[in-house]
Amino acid sequence: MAKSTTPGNPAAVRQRGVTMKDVAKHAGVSRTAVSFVLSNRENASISEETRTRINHAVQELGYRPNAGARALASRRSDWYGIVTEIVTAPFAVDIIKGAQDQAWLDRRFLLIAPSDQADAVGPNQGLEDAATEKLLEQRVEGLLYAATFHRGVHVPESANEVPTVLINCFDADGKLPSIVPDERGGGRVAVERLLQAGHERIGVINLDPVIPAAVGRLEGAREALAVAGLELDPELVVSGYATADGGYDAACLILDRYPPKDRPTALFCLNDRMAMGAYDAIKERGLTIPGDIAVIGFDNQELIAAYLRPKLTTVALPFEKMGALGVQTLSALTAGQPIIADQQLVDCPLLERSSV
Amino acid sequence: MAKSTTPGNPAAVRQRGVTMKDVAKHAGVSRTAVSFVLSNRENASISEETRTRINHAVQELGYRPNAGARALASRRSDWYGIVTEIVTAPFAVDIIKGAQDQAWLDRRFLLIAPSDQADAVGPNQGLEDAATEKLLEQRVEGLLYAATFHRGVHVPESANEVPTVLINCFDADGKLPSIVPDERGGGRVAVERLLQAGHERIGVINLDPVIPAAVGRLEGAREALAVAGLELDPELVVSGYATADGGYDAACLILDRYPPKDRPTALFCLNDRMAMGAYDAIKERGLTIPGDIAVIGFDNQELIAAYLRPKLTTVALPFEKMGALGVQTLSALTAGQPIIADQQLVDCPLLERSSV
DNA sequence: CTGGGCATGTGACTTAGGTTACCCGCGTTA
DNA sequence: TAACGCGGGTAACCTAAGTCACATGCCCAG
Repeated sequence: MAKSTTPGNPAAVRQRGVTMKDVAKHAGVSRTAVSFVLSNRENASISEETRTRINHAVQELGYRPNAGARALASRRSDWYGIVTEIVTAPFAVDIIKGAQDQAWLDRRFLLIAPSDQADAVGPNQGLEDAATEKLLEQRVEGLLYAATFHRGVHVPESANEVPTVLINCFDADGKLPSIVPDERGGGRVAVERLLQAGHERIGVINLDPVIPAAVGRLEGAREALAVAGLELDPELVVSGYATADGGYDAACLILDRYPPKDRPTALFCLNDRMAMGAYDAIKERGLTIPGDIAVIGFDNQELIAAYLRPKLTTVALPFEKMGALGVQTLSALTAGQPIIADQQLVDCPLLERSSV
Repeated sequence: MAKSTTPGNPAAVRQRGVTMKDVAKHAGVSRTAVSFVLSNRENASISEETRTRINHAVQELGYRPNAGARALASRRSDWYGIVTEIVTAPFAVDIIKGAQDQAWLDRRFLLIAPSDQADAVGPNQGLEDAATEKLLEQRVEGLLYAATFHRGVHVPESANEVPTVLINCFDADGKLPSIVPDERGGGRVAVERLLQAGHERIGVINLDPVIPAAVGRLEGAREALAVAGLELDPELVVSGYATADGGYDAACLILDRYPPKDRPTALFCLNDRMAMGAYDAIKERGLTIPGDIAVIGFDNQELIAAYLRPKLTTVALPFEKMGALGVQTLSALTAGQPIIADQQLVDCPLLERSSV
């Protein structure tokens, strides 16, 4: 008697791996014919009858193509690799979602490799390199690099071997195409919204002033003010740590610096965490949002923005869209098509809630 | 003249794919020898000199093994697949992190497939099936299913073809091993902490009472009280929507129901979002945290817990650990080892911050 | 001087499937 | 009547590896 590890389990009866050979035998044709039918070759001439016989055999045997073997023989893996620190930082996980959805549409698989470093520059570049190396071993057809916050990065050299696109970051050496948020546009719409609500004296709670996000958003704010014939009062711009505490401290500074009549009537917080702190500072002083002070944030961190009371009006970072666009750009590159621009800006839309 | 797409780029000179054959030729040995050296076979007898010659050739040619071909020939893919809605719900992204880190340690690759459904039960099971199918085509050696919240799920049939482990969920049919948080233990430590701080009259802001999280956490709370000779007052348990607003409403109810002296001195919120709402209700009434009312949460949603003011003491869901344990369990299963238990409970540790 | 053993490798076969060149029989056409 | 085309299909080779049985060559013992 033959041994059976799982008697009575029909899945165990079916051999470990049903191959094309088995299907061919079952259908009484050559393996080549099966291959032609399954890969739906246009110039192959197989009669309708044989075709259905083969398809039946596929069904009956529960044949499942072996993606690895297929990739080997066809020299196309249908895989893209994405290297990201996002796995460690849930903040921008939407990039992955966007990329994966788009990849799924393009019938491609996304291989996600973790990069444990916040910064790809510097001596400890080993980890990205390992991730990139691993991905190339899998013969990915293209590479994506995604960062948790908008900045310049250095990408391992071996990335040059396949088409590569950067998401939410840009190549410090200026060679690779990238997808980044339109920070300036975001800053503009935020301040436009405040102006539209009648606020002319606007305090800004700024991030570290050198990072691209701060530079762009502030520039946008200035543009919006300029259109209204106003200028940004440098005294009303306070930088702080990019945390709730930082926002609290900065808000206190701004709010306490002036007598009530000179006090700004709106705060533009350059991220939602700082807005969270600003809320506390405002409430502590017995002021209401948006009655006494309107607040607008940036980033649209769902957990914060949607749950603050009142809900925070903020500008969203288009992570999902950037992810999708990254894959689209990569598809174009791997297909040999020219890409539109080296750096693509993606809109940061205003999310109207209740704090303005 | 030969055309060159990227003239002057040394990477372009190197042929598209360096294979073992090239390495062998370069080193003046057979392909077999190269294979033996690279796969570090113990029983292979290759002289030290040949070995270094081969390694040199590998370096010089920049040889990179083709993972697909290797998998095909060796019949081992070194891949695990994970099906998860997490890509769409950043909440529990740490499961992926834990799993991926562990997979990396085990020298395995994690293939992440998206499942767009909140619930694997029901007629629309197509998506998980597609994801599972795709993963099996890649010949993953094992499957993981991860859910965003602790619950029972149905897994597609084909998952039975390879070892499978469920993370943060359990098999509604009771056949597959699973890794879930020890909700009861978490509820216990939360209430123990409150008791230790001298609180005896504790309000509970409950979730939907039928979900496993609510059942377990409440049970744990009762246990802790019982040890102290106390009982849970049913009047002090209020269920609400699992949002900040729900928490606010529930907290208002509890706080306003009693005169100040009978009012509970502590609130156990069964998730952090509700705790966020409770904070507002408490502050609105001019009460202080933790002075007048202590608050303890559950879930440790970083963005909330670490940024609330005062920072929220809460019980953490051990996502990362569950992910790692899932992979460990899968490794054991694929190696044919017996597993410890069908359902493994993972501790939910208390995270001491400033709200108690 | 012959055979056994050991150290070093190697040819040939496998894995699962893609691809090309060609075969066979039959009807058309120059 | 030979050549050609065409529908229908197949043998044989290719992809990039792993693996096993066997082939050298050399030393030493019998």
